[in-house]
Amino acid sequence: MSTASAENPILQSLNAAQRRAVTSNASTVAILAGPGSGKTHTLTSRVVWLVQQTGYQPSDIVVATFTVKAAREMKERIGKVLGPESEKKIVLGTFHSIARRYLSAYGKHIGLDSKFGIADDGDSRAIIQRICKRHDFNIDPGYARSWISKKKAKGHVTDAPSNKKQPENPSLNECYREYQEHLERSNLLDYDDLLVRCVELLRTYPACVSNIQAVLIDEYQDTNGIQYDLMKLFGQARQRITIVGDPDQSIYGWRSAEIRNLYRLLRDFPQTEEISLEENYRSSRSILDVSLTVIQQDKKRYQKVLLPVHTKGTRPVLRKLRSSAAEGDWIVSEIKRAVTMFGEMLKYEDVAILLRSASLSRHIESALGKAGLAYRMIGGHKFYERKEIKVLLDYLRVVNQPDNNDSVARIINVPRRGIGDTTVKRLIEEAEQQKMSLWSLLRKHCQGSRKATTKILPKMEQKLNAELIRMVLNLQSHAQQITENSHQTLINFIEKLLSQLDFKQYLESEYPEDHEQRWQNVQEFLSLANDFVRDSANADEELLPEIEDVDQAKDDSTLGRFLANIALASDAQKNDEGAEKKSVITISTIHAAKGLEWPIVFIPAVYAGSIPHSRAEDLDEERRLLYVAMTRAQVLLYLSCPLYGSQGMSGKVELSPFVAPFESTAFAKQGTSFNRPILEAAAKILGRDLLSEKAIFDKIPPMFSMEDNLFPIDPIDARDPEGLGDSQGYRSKGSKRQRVNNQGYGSDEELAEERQWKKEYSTTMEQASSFTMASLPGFVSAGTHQNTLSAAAAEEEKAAAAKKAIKMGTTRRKADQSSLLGFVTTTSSNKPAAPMTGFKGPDMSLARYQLAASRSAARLATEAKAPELPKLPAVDPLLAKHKLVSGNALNRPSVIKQEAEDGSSKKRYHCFSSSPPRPTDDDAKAIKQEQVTPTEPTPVPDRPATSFHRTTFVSATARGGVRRPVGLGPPPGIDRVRRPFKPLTIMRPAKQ
DNA sequence: ATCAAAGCCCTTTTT
DNA sequence: GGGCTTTGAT
Repeated sequence: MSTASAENPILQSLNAAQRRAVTSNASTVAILAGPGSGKTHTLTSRVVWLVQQTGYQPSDIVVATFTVKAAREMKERIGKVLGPESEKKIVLGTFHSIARRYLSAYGKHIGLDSKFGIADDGDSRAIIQRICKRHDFNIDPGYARSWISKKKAKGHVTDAPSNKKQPENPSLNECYREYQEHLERSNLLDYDDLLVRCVELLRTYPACVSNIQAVLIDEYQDTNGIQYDLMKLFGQARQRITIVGDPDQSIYGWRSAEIRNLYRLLRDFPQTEEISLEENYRSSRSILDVSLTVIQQDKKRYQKVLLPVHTKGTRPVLRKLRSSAAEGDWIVSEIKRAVTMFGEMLKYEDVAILLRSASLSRHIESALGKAGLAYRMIGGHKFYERKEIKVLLDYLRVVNQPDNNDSVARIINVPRRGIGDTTVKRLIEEAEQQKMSLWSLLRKHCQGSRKATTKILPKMEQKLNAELIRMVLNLQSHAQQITENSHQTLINFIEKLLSQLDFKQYLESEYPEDHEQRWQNVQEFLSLANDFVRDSANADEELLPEIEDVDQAKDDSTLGRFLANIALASDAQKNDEGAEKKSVITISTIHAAKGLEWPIVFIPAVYAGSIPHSRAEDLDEERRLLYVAMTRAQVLLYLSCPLYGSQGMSGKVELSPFVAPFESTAFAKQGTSFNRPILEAAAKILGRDLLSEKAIFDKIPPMFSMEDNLFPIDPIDARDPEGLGDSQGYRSKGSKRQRVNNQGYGSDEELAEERQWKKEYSTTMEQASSFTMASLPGFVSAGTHQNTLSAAAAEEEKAAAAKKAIKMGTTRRKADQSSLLGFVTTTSSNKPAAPMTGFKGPDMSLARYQLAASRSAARLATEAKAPELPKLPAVDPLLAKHKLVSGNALNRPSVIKQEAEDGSSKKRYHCFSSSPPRPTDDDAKAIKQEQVTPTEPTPVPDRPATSFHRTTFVSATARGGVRRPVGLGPPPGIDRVRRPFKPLTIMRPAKQ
């Protein structure tokens, strides 16, 4: 076996530690792995290994992940190696979706109606709110909700001597009870219930998991108590469990994730083999170093080794801007600068902007909108939460489950039927008082069999209700005919709903402003439904394996599964196969970015109150959050911070305490100069090809500012020390630029676009790109030069000491030492971790570069006469003309790279990368289209659903870039109470 | 008394 | 966008 395994192609893409993890024969394996160490790759490979080498049936393996995205990705990766048949059979998904599958198949064993629906957040909140109001409980409904959730998520914790403390408001318990009762009456499970009930199922009826050979858990540090129980129960037959996690990336404590679960695992399974993955293949060394200095401020964390395999790269930047608006503009300018200066090596899709909270996106979105750059938003407001979509969903839910009071309540008056809020509220109260559903109350009332005590104005209402009721009944009978074998019916069904509601017209009258956009969203919804039908038809992923003597229910309706799928998918995900990939910038919350990577990462709003968030309870978790965000970056990392709130917000913004101590030592004050060595280093890290200097240079537009010099480095200036002056102060007004001929940009069309782009450029960056020395290509202002030089000198000085300090900051131990105890260092090295060493100053190639640049500038200057151009939406000519040099879109580090050259098969294991998809061939058209008309409709049937947020995008541009002048300035007070730390010292329990 | 629209506040993170 | 209150219309 060992010889066979040595040749196994799976293993070739693994380093020693990863290989040990993949091939371990131990029944319980705990893999501890820092960011970028190939966690998911390792877990995926282990699944493959278990199937191919150990001979487990795919259907006997359970893989649980934390997010939908991670599940999807892992599925894809496994499918690539094992083939679609096995991919389908493996029970793989988020904890919640797996639990849902088991409950719908076996729920009857615990007395659960298998047609249960899922109560989403809004439902839960509405129910609890009503309960609180009804009883005049003196509780904040939000608090009650999270209290209940926490209670459920805890699971069967046996370690704590759980003293029956009841210091809480007793009404909480009452609220809990009633809430639960209500859910039950409506046959709903909330998110936590899915897990709770599944635990109950697996406990009372272990037979349904008697086939399970192996259980694998991703992102283990984010599991909570109930998920731990679930994990054990899934594995109860053979107790073969593999977990992968990183305590430093635990960012879901607020959702009751317990780092302690790691400890629990070791206690419950003393034979666990521990393996740590220590090489980081993702990021440049300086990014890693800075990230470590941040995370090492937490003296109580598990210390662990993280070895960079890449070169130093460029120093991360911490940039201060005057306002958040300036911050957005600066980000745009840096994105353009990087994309341009890297030639064609980096594209917009290589850029991510990561935010602590989704609401911070406003300024970013408007800056991008102003610049005409397309983006997509992950996290934050969701597609399914848009009003027009939510209404449709509620209709579907009512058809599927008429007893869902909340859904009924939301649709009663939605095409206006003259029934106001107060009436609806009364009706729902009456129904709940009578312990009957709102729906049956309405039906009875309309049939006249039982008069509602709430008065409903006789004529209008009764008639309209009959209309509503008849429609729903009609749809219900239609819904029953929806089956798997006829693809179209779900679509037809929704279309029928749309026409019966006269939905298009409804939107037109209700939203005269943006009904087109909303109708567009409806079309997208249809296309999502289409995707769902297609996917579930050819991959019956829902089906659990048949187990002898165990029967499962299969009466799951298509509609029901569709709705469940939506409830469990945090957002509409694009599901395009082979469709043109779009080169767009990604904006994401940090939480949603976990597990992903991008060559360029921006982290705006790094101020106290944003991160750490002013309402955060656990400061360490906030720090870990920043760490997670920083470690997403591969080559360029930018943090930034606005110094003033945009609306006379009192006071200055404080830089986040997580970075303030190293502000000057660890970070560069402004974006790097992209000289040749820097570009080459980046190319090496990414494993991509770099254009020649000349090729890059030839494409740099005239007047392009090659340095990060369009915004003051220190935005506090003497004239306006408070920064309260004009919000546009960073721009010089009305400086007219001279224009330059467009040389060689092909067709007229492209020419036009090029102009637009140029024009746009001048709006964003007018200040310094007017004719000043500083901005002329080829000239470096004295100040800049001075900065570079002195920085370089300082670096040099520090370098030696830094090196040493880094060495000491990490625990010394052999790379393949496996004990978890290795993570517990005895002490915290008291000195703030090592200062970073950045790139060493200017060198010959920079000089050459600059010489070339200045020559060209001179040439251009003589040609410069063209008049100012009209203002139009922008497109980047580089992108429009884009051609990828080679097909090398794979960007795994060189370590893994060699063996894939066998060329025989397209299955290259090293493409197990979590970076966003990247077009592999020239796709200029698609890109262009995306840039120019991001909102352009495409015919429904073919168009893959995307999560591109059209509405947001459009509103950002349509109103001249600013949606609302809301400042993202600092929230008022930052009064955080330090919560007691979790006992982080991990000690292996003494073996009995 | 009820409904509807308009103006005001606030907005952590996600299954 | 949602929740809240105020104001005007029915």
